[in-house]
Amino acid sequence: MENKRPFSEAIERLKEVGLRPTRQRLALARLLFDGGERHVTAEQLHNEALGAESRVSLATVYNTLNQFTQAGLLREVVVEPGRSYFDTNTGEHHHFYHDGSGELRDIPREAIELHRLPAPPSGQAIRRVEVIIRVEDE
Amino acid sequence: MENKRPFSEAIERLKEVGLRPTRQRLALARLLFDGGERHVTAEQLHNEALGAESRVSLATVYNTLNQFTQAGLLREVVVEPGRSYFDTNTGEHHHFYHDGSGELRDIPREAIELHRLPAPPSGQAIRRVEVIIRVEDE
DNA sequence: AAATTCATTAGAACAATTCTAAACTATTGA
DNA sequence: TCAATAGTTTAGAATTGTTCTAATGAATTT
Repeated sequence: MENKRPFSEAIERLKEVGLRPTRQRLALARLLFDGGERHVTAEQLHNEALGAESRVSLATVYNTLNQFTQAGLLREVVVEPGRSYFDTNTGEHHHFYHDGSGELRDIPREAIELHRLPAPPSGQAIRRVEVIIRVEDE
Repeated sequence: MENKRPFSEAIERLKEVGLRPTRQRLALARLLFDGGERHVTAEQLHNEALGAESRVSLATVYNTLNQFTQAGLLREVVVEPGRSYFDTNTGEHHHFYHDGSGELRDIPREAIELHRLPAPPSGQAIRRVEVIIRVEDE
């Protein structure tokens, strides 16, 4: 079978970016990367980790999320002060954000056509274009 | 002369939205609205207020900025965790953001053409579309 | 296997933001 | 006009989100 066990897959991803597969990192990596795309806050992930097997401090969750982000395994999305999400989808794409519930939802890159982007101030280059569509209940 | 003194203008704007022109609010309103468009953090505005005449606590600066935002006098722009700006330009427009320096720069609405916006999840309506172009030094 | 070096963890510290009780201002009734 | 009352505003204290750093643990060299 080509199908790798999730466990080994998480290890693989960590090794690829040069992060040692420690107990804590591995537990978080499995929660994040096994089973589809996710948007999580540090707090949420921490609770999940506690709910499962692993004794991990919230600080370690933050550290790990930041390392993963820096390594390109995650992308951080800031939607309001004191609420940032980590998105397992690292490709170019956009988001719906619902203020009331805090729900964040992906929009594929092709779903929005951006024309006529303005040139950045001289000496600067565009790193990424982020669109957030803020929605509310009708 | 048609030209109102900045002082009365700030009072006017406060009255229009039903906020009493208290000493603190007035001082902050003048700093914000006299003389062109601005992007400020709460911290920055607090320092400016201290530098001028007014004894205002940082908490009051936050309260006031939130009230102004709710009243439609300001718009909040969140660019990274722990860094949100208040923008005196409340019309629809977009932003360049430079990570290194924290500089935020307006992009007029017409400078970006957005085609084919996806429909929001049913039961929800689009409240605002925000584009942030993240730039870095070349 | 012991010693040394480098990486990782999480408690403690810090910073941004909000909450609430106290202070102030306006309004009402005498 | 002046108290009494009701409503509003303010800012110190508390809370929450995030980062820092000293202690711990793992890997490597001899």
